[in-house]
Amino acid sequence: MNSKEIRKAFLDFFAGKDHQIVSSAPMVVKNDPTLMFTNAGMNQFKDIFLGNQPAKYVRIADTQKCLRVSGKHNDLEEVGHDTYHHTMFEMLGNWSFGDYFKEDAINWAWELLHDILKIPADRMYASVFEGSADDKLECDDEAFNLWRKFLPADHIINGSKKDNFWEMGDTGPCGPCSEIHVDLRDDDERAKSPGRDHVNKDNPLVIEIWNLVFIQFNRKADGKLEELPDKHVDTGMGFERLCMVLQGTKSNYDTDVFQNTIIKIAELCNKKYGENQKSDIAMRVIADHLRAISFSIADGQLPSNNKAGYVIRRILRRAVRYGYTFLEFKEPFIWKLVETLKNNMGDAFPELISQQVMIENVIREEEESFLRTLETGIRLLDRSLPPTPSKGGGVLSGELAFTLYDTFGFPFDLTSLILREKGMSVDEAGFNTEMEKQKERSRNAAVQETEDWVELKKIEQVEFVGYDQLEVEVNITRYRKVTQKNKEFFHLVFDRTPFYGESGGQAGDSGYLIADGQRTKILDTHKENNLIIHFANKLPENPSAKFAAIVDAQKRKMTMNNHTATHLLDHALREVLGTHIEQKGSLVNSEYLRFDFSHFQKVSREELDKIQARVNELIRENLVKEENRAVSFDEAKTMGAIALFGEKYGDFVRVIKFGDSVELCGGTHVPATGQIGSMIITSESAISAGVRRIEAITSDRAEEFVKKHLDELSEVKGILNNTQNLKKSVEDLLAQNNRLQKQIEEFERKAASGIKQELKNKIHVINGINVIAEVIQLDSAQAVKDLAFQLKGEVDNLFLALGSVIGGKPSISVMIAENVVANKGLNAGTIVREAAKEMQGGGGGQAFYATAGGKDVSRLAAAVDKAKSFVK
RNA sequence: GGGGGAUUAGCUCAGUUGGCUAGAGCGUUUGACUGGCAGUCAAAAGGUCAUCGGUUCGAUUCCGAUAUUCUCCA
Repeated sequence: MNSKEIRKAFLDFFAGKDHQIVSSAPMVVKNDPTLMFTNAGMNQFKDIFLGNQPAKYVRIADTQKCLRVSGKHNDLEEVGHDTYHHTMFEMLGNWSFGDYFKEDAINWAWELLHDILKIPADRMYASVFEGSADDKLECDDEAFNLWRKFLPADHIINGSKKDNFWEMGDTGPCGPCSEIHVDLRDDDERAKSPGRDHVNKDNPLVIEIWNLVFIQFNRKADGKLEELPDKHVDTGMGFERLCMVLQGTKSNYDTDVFQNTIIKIAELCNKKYGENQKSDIAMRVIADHLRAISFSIADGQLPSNNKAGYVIRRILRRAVRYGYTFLEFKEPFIWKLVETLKNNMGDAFPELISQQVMIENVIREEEESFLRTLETGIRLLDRSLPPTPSKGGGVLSGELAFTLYDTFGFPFDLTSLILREKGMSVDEAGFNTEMEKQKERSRNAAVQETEDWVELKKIEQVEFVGYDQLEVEVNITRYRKVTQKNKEFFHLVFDRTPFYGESGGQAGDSGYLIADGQRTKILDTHKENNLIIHFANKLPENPSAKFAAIVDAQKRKMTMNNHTATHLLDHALREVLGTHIEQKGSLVNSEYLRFDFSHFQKVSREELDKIQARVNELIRENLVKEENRAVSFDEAKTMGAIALFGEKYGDFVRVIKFGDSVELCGGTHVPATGQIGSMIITSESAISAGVRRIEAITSDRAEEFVKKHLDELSEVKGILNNTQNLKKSVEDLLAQNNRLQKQIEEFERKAASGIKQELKNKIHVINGINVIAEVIQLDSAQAVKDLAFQLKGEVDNLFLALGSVIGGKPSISVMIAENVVANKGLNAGTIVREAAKEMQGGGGGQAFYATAGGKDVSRLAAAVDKAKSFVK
């Protein structure tokens, strides 16, 4: 079976067991502060497990794109070195939400693996939870007995809490789990030792392929377990591993999931896979990382310098690094592999097809930029090494290696590789110490203590009423205290709320609660999964009271103006630039709006003018908002809606329509576009390959902006006696200024040359040195300098000391011909410093030319005399 | 969110106890050589040293803030 058939077999099997097949959620997670990427199949159902949202179907199955870069078994730096770890992988899963439990889950797992996919029973092992004294839990006999129907007792293994008790986090839903392992070793190996001795022992050929989790408890912050009213099943089977088992290979990378890419890489670097351990690792790293990067970019997550974008950048750079070091790629190459990946996986994930060009461009740009970083790093490293390494090899300090890494992004392993080539080494322990310090700093800064929710009132789901109302009566349903950096504040959740929680690029609302005359300020509102969380710096005296919740209406109104303007801008962009425009990000708050979109060149001034004019036209048309809060996804598409990217959609979506602009959007909008007043584009810039950013302001801000500029203009006009043609007046003025400037220079030049002649006449010779020491009338440091250098060129054996008053302050310059410096041991720097003391100043410079300033103008002549006195 | 850097000519970058007439390479322009292309040589233009404030006789250089950007950690 090829991988496409395997995927299909899984989904078809569970569809046959009354499961609803749903599509994979985006790999990049929004609205969950604890998670940047989907790292398990259950992520998109988290709200159901947490009880924040009812389940739409009680049985679901899917394949989910996941990304893991850290965790107990998963360190990014290990990926590629073995044959079965990945950054991005597919997780096949089936779920029961309060429906079937252990029995069906185990029976079906067996049916699929053994009866349908024909994995031999003698190669399979199951593990069950052995119990835990800490948590007062017994062994999971139920699971054991279910497995006994299919497997002999010596193929069932008791697993510890570490392996067989699954927890979502420190707190939350959890329960025992049962893993299915497959022994893929050759028969002679299997004869030597039974497979059960290798389960969970990191043997690459005895692997876990499916984990069946039975969620039956909730872990509280104090560590205690509480039985859940509804029990759930959550399973996850590694797709790539399943392919390896069914295709009879010894490595995930030998399956058709990866081989096409690896063949392409081998072709590009002109090496064969399977001939050299180091280049094999590099090829695996690249084949793996290519998937992670491409899927992230397709999901709209571009590489950047923090958060999720930074993780993507790091993965990409790791791939480049391996290619650079072990496959001798010195030019961008990863982008060329996207085509192969698309051919391989585009069927199951069509976003790879529609986004191919985008993905290629972004990857190429990133590769180029990282190769530049490497070049800079190599230069810096070269410079910090001694020119000839001492015999027996020098050692580069860990601090220096860390600076290269931390500040300049130069990978540590490259540092040590380059040093090895030079017969040197690097202090790795020192490097690690520095790294620990850095981590410590970050941890301390990020530490946040979150207490348990205090639940006041049980509700099924929070109701958001802020589309229609800005003031409403609410109850607090739960609250918790959060402490960060010695500052404490509270998270409040209401039964219903007029406050918009930050999401979809729109900033959260602020405002206040009021009860019994007591006000509680709401500083900000965030959306966490399906909860709308209000941030307050104190808890109301009586949290159980009925509150009036009041949104800051002015701020909200400005935000709405900007949000609707964003839709109009999106629409205008498509009209003016073409329908290839796709949203890549958006920020809307009460101050301004920011819109990132795909477009492959700079938007010209003329195009911007057109776009802005079009938006303002739409504003003046006073288009009335047409809002539909429950449209099926398909219906919305036929309406021509633009799907805002990265949102997590239910089966029903909200559609916002202004004239021909139709978008899926959860944000708040003006009743009619006229309210926006006007929009002004304030900037257009590039944020990444193929992505441009437009920033704009609307309504009051736009008006202020125009007023400020008009005021400025009229002020300038006023200064120019209210000229009729401002542009010409300024041009004339500049031209005149230019002319005068030149005249002054000419004049100064003449004056200086006059002074120069005079000075030449005043030369007196002391011991063969031509000495000039005078106070002159020049008031520019530059002019004095020029004069001094000219005289040096024209008079041999010169000793020059010039006093002048510059900007009201006395200044002295000393110039000594180089040969005089050498022969007489004179130093202009020391002379000038001594001389400046006469006028309460100081100075310095080089041996042949130095300057000094002072405070006491009346002592200028004395200072010049002092300087002269050094000539003997 | 926290730490460390960077910002100097159109581009890539040098520039240390604070005073070096602020430089290099590439690019641009001009001239010479050649039958033309290309090239070689010569010369020139091009700088608010990111912005604002402070210390100082004097700041590209030191200090602080801001902006932009890179990088590492969370």
